[in-house]
Amino acid sequence: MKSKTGVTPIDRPSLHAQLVDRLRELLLEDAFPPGSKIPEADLCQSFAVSRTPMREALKVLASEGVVQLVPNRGAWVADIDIEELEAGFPVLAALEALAGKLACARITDTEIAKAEKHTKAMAAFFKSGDRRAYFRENEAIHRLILEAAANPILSQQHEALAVRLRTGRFKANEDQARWAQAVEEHEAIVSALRERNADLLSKLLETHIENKFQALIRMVRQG
Amino acid sequence: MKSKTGVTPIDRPSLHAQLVDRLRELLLEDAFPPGSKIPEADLCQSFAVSRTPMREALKVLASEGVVQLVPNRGAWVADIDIEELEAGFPVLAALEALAGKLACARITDTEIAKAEKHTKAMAAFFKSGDRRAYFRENEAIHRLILEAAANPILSQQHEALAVRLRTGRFKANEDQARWAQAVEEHEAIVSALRERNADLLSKLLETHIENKFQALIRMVRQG
DNA sequence: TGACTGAATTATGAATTCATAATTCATTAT
DNA sequence: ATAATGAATTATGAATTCATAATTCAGTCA
Repeated sequence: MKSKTGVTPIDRPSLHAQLVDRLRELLLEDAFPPGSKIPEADLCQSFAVSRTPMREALKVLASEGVVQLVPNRGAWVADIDIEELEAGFPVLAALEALAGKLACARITDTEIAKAEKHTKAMAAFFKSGDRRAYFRENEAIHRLILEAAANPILSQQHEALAVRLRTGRFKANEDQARWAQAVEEHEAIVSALRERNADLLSKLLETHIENKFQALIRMVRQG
Repeated sequence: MKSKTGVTPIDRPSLHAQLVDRLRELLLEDAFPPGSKIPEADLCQSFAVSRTPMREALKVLASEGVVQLVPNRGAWVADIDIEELEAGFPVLAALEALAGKLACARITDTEIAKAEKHTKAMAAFFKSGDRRAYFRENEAIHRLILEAAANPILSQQHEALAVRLRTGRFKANEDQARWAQAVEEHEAIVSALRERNADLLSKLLETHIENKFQALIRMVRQG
């Protein structure tokens, strides 16, 4: 805390910044199906803003790869195909592996304890079959590792890519076998974290992502 | 070629897309020093556009991290500090390592021949002391590996990060010892590429980037 | 002389307007 | 009935306008 009073500046985000966040969430929730047109005018109405900030926001999202802008024909929800998944997952795996390596060097005992708590919760939600809750814990643990890595640029790149790959379509649909495997993998991950074994954790995270990708491909191929 | 006639659509990029590219180049060339204010009005004049596309472009560049937008106070050239370099380089190294691994699996003999040509040219420019020409060959070889990896998402993430880290300030300033070392490293890199030794190439690229970073830090610390 | 106040100026964020491009739809000709 | 044409409608890209926030600067007072 810098100032003596502890008073922080009033947060005054610009419209376009807020729109970027809200739109990204909307798109991740599949409010508009991938490949469909984004109804700019309707959105302006819904958010009660004019076209200027909305279009600024769409351009930022386009640079992130979440939407696609076709000149003179508007904005479309970027459609992820298998090729894009195939390209994206190795990159995601490399970033997570790096996060694991860095995290080992800096993670505190408190954070490790938290990771263990999340892992236990995951196992519990797996047993009770609560996919949504499991998914939340899963995200929490990966976020924890990213945060422990304490590398803002890594976090940012990871976030950008994860957002791009994680459309609702591919969200929480793993078959039972894969789900069980994922739980096991997480046990191993948290154990490597506890031992602060950077090389092992790095490797585990990489194969974890790789396996998730393989499972996803199977799902997509089957429909 | 899809159509029988071979006629391709007329390229009609929007103003903001062109501005993004031109501004990024300007900023990389240190047309405005890091940390300085970006004179929006002047730029509009220079490019003969109105504020709307210019501001759209600045917002895209802000999401890339090249400029910083302060609400109600305009756009500033993002200043890279040592912490950011420290955070960015491991990520860059991981991405290059992945690129090397993927490239080994797909690179053609023709591409390898090109890589060898670039490496020879680099050595020659090193001997003649032509830093600028050396730098170009260096970029060409790294680009070649990225392209051989044939992973558009990897290319995109790499590009975004490289742009962010490579301000003119840190551009072509290596001391003689580091320069000689870099030339050697490149010989090893192209040799691993020739043998399509994925693990070795991956490792070599990682340490190559790591060494470059160390040299940079030394330069910055000295001034 | 130097620090404070507040008016004038300038810059910024956002809405609106305008020109042009794309799309839709009715009309016509086959 | 169907395809082609062109007018009407709608959407998009970009410029302009407008309200508000920030900055500058002259004037005032200690």
